[in-house]
Amino acid sequence: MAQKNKLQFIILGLLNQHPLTGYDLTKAFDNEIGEFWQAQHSQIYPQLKRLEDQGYITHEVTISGAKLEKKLYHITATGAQLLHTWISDGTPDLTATKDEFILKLYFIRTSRDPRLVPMLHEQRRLHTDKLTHLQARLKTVFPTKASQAENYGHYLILQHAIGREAYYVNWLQQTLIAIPKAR
Amino acid sequence: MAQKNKLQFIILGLLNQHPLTGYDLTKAFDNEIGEFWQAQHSQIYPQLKRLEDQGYITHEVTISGAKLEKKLYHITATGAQLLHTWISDGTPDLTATKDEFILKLYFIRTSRDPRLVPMLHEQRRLHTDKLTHLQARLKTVFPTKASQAENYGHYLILQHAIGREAYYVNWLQQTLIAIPKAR
DNA sequence: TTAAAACGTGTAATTAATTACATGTTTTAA
DNA sequence: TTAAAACATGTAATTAATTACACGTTTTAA
Repeated sequence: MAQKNKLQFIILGLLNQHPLTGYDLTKAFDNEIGEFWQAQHSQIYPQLKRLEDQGYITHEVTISGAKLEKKLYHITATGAQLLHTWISDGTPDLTATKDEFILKLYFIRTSRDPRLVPMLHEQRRLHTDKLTHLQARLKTVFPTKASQAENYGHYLILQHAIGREAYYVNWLQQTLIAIPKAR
Repeated sequence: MAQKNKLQFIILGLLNQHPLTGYDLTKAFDNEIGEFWQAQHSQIYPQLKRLEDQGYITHEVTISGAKLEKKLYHITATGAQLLHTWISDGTPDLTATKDEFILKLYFIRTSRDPRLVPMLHEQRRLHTDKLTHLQARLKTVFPTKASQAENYGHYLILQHAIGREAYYVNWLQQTLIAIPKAR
């Protein structure tokens, strides 16, 4: 496989909660799932067709207003089965994080390179902003213990993302401190 | 752009240090650069051709043994310029880490899901192994202060990766502790 | 001496993902 | 009442990336 087509499982996972239209799925990527995965509608509609061809989902057409057709997709029993299998199966491939900043850093040879400190400052700003954003999300999305228990996996990954960003900011900070002053 | 074609910059960055053949570049991805970026030779050879067409690199043919031709690529002045520009330019897009385990976790709704604890254990094992591997690399690749200063960027990213994995393992550990026992 | 491993360079097929193109309906707020 | 925003669904073109196909040379170790 060229990749692993995770989009199909995301779609199954979302449809496993509620029936949704292609448009609804697209919006899900603008909202919470978009925090850690991206997909465009031009990828979603063909994937829905493939999943339906394979029998993992079905759709019913509903009319909105006078004539606007909506296709409401439902997961099938075999679809739910496939989803369960995917989650249950091992996940042995640790994602190689293709971080462009890290890549650039690789080509910085000395601590006196004048590009280094500005780069670190920019990343510190960006990751601090991201951290602030994630902390705000945690407060709005999971304000109570009950809400955390209700959607435990999502709660865990938000927590994880916050910890990751906090580490990143801290590392940038420590690295900036460690760099010897220009001579 | 569909992506950002970072491979071209990696090639330029490596050629900026020494002239290399396509085969050498391929091997670089099996070695140290492969720790955080992947590319196959089937991607590298066409990219070399494109970079040469654009005037960023040139090659000279050398004969190895009786008749085996090697193309040794060199970076040009405009290529070095392009590399410098890429590094100097801002890196505002924080990589969305597409971590399959995190994605699966999103679809785990409750802390009583029987799949949760095994998943966390597997990830703890994998990330512990990765951490151990990275720590060993740090010791072999950068045994002395001098070696760290010589390739400062690379040293920083190895350090960063170790901290990241240490955080990941710690988070998995804390999460396993926090999960209520089955009833 | 000979076979395997490593060296060395390519192309083809397939899949994934992004951007752009394309079209029409319904709702909402000025 | 009307224009903009949101709803709704697709296809086409392009680029990136992986796997597979393809071929030949040189070195090394049994």
